[in-house]
Amino acid sequence: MDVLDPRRVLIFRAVARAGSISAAARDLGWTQPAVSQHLARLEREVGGPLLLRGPSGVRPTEAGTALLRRADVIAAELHAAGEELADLAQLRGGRVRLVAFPSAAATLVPTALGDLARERPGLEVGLEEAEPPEAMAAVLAGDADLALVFGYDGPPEGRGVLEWRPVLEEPVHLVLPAGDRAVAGLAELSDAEWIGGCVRCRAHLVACCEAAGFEPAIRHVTDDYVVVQNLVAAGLGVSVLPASALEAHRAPGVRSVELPGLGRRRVGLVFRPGADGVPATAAVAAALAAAAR
Amino acid sequence: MDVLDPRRVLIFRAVARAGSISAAARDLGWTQPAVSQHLARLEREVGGPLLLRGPSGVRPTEAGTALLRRADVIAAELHAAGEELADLAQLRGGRVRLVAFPSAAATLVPTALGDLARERPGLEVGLEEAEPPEAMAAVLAGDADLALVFGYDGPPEGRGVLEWRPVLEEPVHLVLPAGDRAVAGLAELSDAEWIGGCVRCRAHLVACCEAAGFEPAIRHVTDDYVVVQNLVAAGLGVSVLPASALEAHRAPGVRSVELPGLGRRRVGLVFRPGADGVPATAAVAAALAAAAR
DNA sequence: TCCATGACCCAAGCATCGCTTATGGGGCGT
DNA sequence: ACGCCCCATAAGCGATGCTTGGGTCATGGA
Repeated sequence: MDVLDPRRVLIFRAVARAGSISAAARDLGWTQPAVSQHLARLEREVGGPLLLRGPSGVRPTEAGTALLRRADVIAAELHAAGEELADLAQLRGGRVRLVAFPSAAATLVPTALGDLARERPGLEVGLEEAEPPEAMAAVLAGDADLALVFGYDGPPEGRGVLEWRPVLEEPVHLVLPAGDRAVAGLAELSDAEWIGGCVRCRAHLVACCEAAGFEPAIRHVTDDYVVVQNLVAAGLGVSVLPASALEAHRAPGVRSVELPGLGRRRVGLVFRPGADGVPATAAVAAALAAAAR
Repeated sequence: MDVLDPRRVLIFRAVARAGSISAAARDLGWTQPAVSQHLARLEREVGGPLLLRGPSGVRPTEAGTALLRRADVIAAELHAAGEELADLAQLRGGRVRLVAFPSAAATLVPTALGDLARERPGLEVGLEEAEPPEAMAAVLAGDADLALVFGYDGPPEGRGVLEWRPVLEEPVHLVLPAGDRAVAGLAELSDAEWIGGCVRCRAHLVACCEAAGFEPAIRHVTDDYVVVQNLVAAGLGVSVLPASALEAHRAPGVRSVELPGLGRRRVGLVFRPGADGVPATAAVAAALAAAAR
């Protein structure tokens, strides 16, 4: 005997509880011989009878009562698992670990999670802030389920295998003090002093300026878009910010202008392949996509 | 979805524990697609992925870890059930409730149970004394597994369905004071005073005497064969006793003679149909049969 | 760069498992 | 004595489920 077939154990339980093979067969929607055969086979594997057949039903032997106790546990556990999984599938429960870059965490994420909390009270979403590379690493390592990241030219190239789902694409604006003269092209600012953002943002700024024929003089560096705007308003330099950062906060004393030469920023989600099949993760992704438009 | 198929749950567990579908397939002695198909079907029933497939194996989702916990309980319970039933099948455990009539309980049963306790230390046998009708009723009611009973002409007729297994057949002896004259037939004792045993024994005595042409005068009644012999030795009457009662105890001052007219007593076991398939019960039955010869 | 390896999935074939139908025995009630 | 309700067995056939033989993708070494 290899090991007990759990299906037969449950069939045995149905018989023991129903009190007769025929009654169990009716309960199971089968015919009587089907149940009888399963039982006979189980008893052969076990090495002795589990039920004594009487004229009016069956009565468990000592082995039968022992097995019945175990079978009850198994059935209960199986039922509980079904409930638990149904809860997860129907979004009555579940936990999603979301990582997002700071400006998204300030704008897009709160509205999305607000909607979600209202519609799916059982769903827990844990938010952590991180820049795209760290965010993707967290997903890859299994420390997060979903990462909201951005890239300036196409999706951010990730080591390893992660799926990408675009959420939002936006222009990058030039940010100037409110009183400055009109600017038509990036080249006009070759002598300006610049305020740089995060590492990748600075790299993009440098690339755009080089395409326009100069190397920008970066004096100040901050990845906080409120600080950027305040520095610009104070006349300490010019900068670039994606449209959503300007929507989230607009300091008095700054002016923004969309320049094609600054390219566009693509925001999207990355996750482990197949994770979009997980209901909870899919729901969070959908809520973020909905909040983006 | 009806309910989770426990087999698939265990297959899922094998995969989660092995860390990859292929490894689980090797463990199970199957090919990889077989396991893959089971898993896919389980996930379809569950309504979402349980494992995220990566390039080097799988990693459980939230639903997967939830199911894994349940699956571990199920597997443990199944394994424990297997052990438990194997113990019962191989007589390392088990309990048998035996009912026996008094004179057997005094002779045959102790030797049988002694042998059994030596050979099968795990086997517990509970003994209770009862006259055949009560003993059979106990078996029928499920209060006992095995009854050692006797009948004077064939097996005792039992209401209900019980199986009969003969154990021993013995002559019934006439019991006389040691000094009495020789007796060749029952009819010579038509004027004697009689000592009667249990209800059924008295009925048998009366039937035998009637066949010999007289009705016995029963003066004393006891179902204790030691008391019977002492009364006979004291000259207070004559009696009949089965051979085994005389083997168990022989009072000085009594003489016994085998008379064909007294018939024979049949000792045997009764049990619920199929109960002889239960290893523990069969072992007790076998030990009793062995002790009888 | 290219191949070898190991993971997984998909499609198709076929054997086996397992359910059904059909039949028969046995006990119990009317 | 008949009918009903237990159960077991045998035979047949359909569906489940395992295998074989493809193919994709990512990783690691030559």
